[in-house]
Amino acid sequence: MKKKKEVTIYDLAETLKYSPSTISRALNNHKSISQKATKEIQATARKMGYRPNSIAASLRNKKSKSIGIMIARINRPFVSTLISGIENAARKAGHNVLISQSNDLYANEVSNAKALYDSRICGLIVSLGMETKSTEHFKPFLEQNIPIVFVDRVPEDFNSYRVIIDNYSAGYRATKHLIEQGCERIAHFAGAQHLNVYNLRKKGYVDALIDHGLKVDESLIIDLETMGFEEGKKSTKMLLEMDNPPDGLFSSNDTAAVSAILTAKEKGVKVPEEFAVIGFNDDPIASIVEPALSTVSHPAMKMGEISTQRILDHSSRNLDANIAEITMLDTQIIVRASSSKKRTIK
Amino acid sequence: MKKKKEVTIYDLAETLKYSPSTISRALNNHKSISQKATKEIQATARKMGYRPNSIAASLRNKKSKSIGIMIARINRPFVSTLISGIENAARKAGHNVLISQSNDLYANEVSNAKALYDSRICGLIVSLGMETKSTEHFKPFLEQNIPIVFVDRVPEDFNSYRVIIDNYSAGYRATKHLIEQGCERIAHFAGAQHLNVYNLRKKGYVDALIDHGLKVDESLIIDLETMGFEEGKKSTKMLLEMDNPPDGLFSSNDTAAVSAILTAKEKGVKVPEEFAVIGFNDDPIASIVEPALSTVSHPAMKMGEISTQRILDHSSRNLDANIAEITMLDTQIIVRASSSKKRTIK
DNA sequence: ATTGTTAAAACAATCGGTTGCATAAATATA
DNA sequence: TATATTTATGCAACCGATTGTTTTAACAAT
Repeated sequence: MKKKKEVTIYDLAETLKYSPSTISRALNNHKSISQKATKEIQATARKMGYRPNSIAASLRNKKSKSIGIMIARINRPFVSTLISGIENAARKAGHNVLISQSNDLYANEVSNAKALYDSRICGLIVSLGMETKSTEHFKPFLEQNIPIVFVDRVPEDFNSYRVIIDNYSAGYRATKHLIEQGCERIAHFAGAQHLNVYNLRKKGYVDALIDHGLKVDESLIIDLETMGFEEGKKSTKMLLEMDNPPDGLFSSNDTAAVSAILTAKEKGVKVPEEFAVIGFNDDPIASIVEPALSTVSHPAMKMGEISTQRILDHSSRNLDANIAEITMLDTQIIVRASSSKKRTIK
Repeated sequence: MKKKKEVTIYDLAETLKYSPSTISRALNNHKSISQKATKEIQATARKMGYRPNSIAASLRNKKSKSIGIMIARINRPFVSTLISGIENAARKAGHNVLISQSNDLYANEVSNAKALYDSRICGLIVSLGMETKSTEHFKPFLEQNIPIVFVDRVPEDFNSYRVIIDNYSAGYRATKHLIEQGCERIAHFAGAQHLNVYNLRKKGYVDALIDHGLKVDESLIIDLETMGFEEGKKSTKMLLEMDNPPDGLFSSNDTAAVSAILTAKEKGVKVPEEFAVIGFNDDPIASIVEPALSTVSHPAMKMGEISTQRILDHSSRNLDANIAEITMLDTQIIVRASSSKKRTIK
């Protein structure tokens, strides 16, 4: 219970007969301190087991070296990989990473924003939750010139950094791929339409159909609420039991796509011959399901790294958080067996 | 670029003609402040947009309300679910969560420990990396009476909180399950043996064989280094090409188990009839592979919540971090098709 | 010897809450 | 009315590092 006393710059000052300010500067390799003193001070600091108190520094600087993250749920492949990328980049730069999850509840998102704000984070990385429609709770950050980077699921009415993929193009290309495989009635599992990622993928899907002379049939477009397994199953059943069932499906995530494959197989519908499927995300389950799921891959890790970089740059270059800078990354259509009607896949 | 000035207790003090100490106490609902004053102060604080500066409080209290996490990699199903549990519980108690990943490198683990220590976290939750054999770097925490909770992958020579599952029993029961299904030559994918989780599962496996009168054949026990997909594939090939191949496999994780199933199928070996497989973790891929993988499930979310609780209790009850308190949780054998030689599964 | 110039280090205020102790005011007791 | 007791508030030090502004010392130039 007796705690070992921490060594502070004052202890060093007393031991070495220097003032605390000299100690502080020496430890930070400030040029106005002589070589000799700097060396001596750093050596003694090491010997005495000095550990800088970053909290004290943060108080004085009015800013901590912590990057906050707000996401809906940590335990999803895309999100945890994103965080992994953020953490790697942040740690390398000597920054901490604070995480908070909203569990897709708007109220949590608001209170988490408050908590992170109060922690004086130096930047915030956000991927919006399902419920989020307002962005009021992010304003205090901008008022303090704390940079916000929205990743993947971004708001449309909020001016700040964005790191995204081209969802429209990805949706277009995924659909086009199915068309090229010979599909003529392609269904679509769309997510909540107030979220950019889902409405853009849908737009891409619609435009691809139109551009290739296919009819857009509203009854084949299903706005799933959660994009979960059970929901996917139910909707797939519904689709396959139609009088004129679809021969292809573009699902806006892999979970629902995989559930569609399994459901189709259960019903004796052949994938991909009678029902070709392509998903989105390239989750681990995509490679495991049989037939393996074609999908669109995100550079999740990279998105995390870039987001972090935006924040670090912002701080070091003293930029204005109110300017918008958008980074759009490439996606890749990954063709596997679930959509390969024509060619055989490696 | 002009930042809005933050409201401090001094601003409130001036506005309300109270001393800063009264303001501070009122905001914390201290009993020695009158009802009237407390109400008035809190109302004005809200009106003026006061936001507490938790860094200042941390400095004074010599402790932040942050819980540190050290794990090898965030983007693994078990780990991200664990973190999710930690975050939920911590947030509910008004604490922040700081994460750090070592990417399974010991050097990173050491430097991350330093960084978290310097952030004055109020507690640390750790799941060890593959490379970690020494625990020196955790000592500074105990010297400051900062509680450490080891989860899942725990060291054997370090006295502190532990939240674990009964790996021995789980390994024993998983193996016993295969035996009950009629397997007589059961192989085992064991992980790095200096880690408790892997060596205990192996012990359970060995003892189950012995207790049921089966021979322990060392050539059927393979210590995989990374327990990854490719490694699992290679080892499965090797096993199935033996003169006297195994008819069952207990893999210490799901990744290698799934890879074994796929490899067996590729080679025309029937699962489970000729080769029954059981894994460990209940990752999402386990339910997707065909035949679906039997496995052992961890209460990952709960482990996170309990770990957090240990830390909160420690702080609030002012306990001694040097005492060991072990929480052992139940695991569950989940029987699916990959091991069901006899009975049919729901 | 005097002044100017530069380098090195010290001084002191500051960041924003927290808390033991002192003091003042209000109420109770004798 | 005087004193004891309780209740409410203020004072001031403190947490540990940072930094603009002196101050001191050393050396060079005149």
